[in-house]
Amino acid sequence: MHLPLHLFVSERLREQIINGQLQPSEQLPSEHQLMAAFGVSRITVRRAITNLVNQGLVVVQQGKGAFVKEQRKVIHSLSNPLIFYEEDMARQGVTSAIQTLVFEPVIPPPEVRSALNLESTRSKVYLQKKLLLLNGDPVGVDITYILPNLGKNYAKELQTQMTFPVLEKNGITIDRIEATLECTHADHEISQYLTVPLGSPLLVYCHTAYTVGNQPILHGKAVSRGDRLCYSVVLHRNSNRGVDNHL
Amino acid sequence: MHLPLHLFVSERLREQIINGQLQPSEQLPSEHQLMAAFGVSRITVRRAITNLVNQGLVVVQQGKGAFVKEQRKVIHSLSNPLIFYEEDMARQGVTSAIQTLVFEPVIPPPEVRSALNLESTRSKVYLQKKLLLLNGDPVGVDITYILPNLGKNYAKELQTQMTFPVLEKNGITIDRIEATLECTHADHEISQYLTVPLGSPLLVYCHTAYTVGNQPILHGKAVSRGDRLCYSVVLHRNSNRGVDNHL
DNA sequence: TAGTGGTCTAGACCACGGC
DNA sequence: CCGTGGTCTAGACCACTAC
Repeated sequence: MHLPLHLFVSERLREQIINGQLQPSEQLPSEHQLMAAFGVSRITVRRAITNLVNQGLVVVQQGKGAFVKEQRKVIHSLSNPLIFYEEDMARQGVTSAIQTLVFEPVIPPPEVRSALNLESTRSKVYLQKKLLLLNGDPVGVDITYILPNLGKNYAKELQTQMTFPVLEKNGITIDRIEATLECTHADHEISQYLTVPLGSPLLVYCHTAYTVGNQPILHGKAVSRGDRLCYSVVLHRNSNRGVDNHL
Repeated sequence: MHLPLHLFVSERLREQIINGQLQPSEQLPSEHQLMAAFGVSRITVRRAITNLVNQGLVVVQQGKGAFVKEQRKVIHSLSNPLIFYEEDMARQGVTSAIQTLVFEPVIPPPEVRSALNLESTRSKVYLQKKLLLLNGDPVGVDITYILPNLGKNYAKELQTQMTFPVLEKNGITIDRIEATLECTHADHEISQYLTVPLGSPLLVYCHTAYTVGNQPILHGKAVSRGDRLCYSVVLHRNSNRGVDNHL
């Protein structure tokens, strides 16, 4: 079984990256050099580099070269999303910031309306789109729909701070969060936002938060760079048992 | 700002897929037809198709053509991983099965040793590698390390059934699971196992299970096709509070 | 046998980064 | 200015699927 040439080349380079012959942030040989080294055409070299980019091992910068990618992820704990977010990030040596792109009342799409238990198709909620920055880089986009009275009352704080701490500080207790975690590919639009190649893996965290009265108060979706973020969670036997029936 | 031709072509096709002009599992025009339709070279057409494949919108089959991809994910609930797995799948209209590839005692790598609180560098644990099949398709690979006495006692059951139900049935109670969820790219090896293109997004679920005595009994990593699986979880305020200090 | 996609080539021109 | 990667072309040959 013969490997295609482009795979042969990319696997060879991959080995060198994995075993440390090529260090993180080190520059790969130029396309011209690789053509000579492997005796293949430029298209084949470029295909090999693309393979490595698709595997998240290499980043290329026009005019500069191709470089071995640094691999370091920030852990976002789902078990204490309420208050300690900034502290969590600081502990990991990362400065976090949010940048609000949109904050306005809107008529929500149907799936949001049902998640929030809204009866009327005309009731508005606050829509907030924000960019999550870690060490200054955009690593995620968050789209949250929040009940109108909350959005109005805490508008100022919500636009500059993380959502849960703001609610918490104002005495609004979140009792339960139902969430899903999945991954997708970056489309052209989001690949621009997050400065990643088209098709890069993204983590999608979709959540609905409830107060003690089982009243949903917000529903949101966070889309983050899969190469920069990771979620952690602690699951308990007792606490999870009773809830399954609601699903 | 002019889009590159390949992006122009792939975005045009993308619109047709999103708005339903091209239905799921429908065949795209052939490369030859697209060359004529857009007046571009074959390489550019192929680059456009690659863009769509990278975005998970299209699959290609040599000798047959390119087809709009079906999008349906199975939800794996983390809040009841203990007993109801098969039932969960059945409820979603999916038949699930596991296929054990490896089941043998080994000396675990250091990170597993520390996760399982093993003192000696010589103590062995059972290593199980298994393939997760949904409707017959391989969608995930699971690698689990389990304490030796458990592996030995329940060897037969463990090789044909899901891990947690087996332990549960034998009176071993899991009190707590610490887990992380992240995503990666398929490398060449795993892209063969899961029949996905190189670089496809994969979900990685990494977990350590503890009994009531705070004793870790198994540590595992499940790598699954991001286009076929999704995790759900319910987070509770009270139950999560006390645990944060352990992290 | 005809049609599809998969690999590979040589070569032209453009765009960006840095000297 | 040069070296880097980015886009695009025309064309050859191979491999798989179907009839």
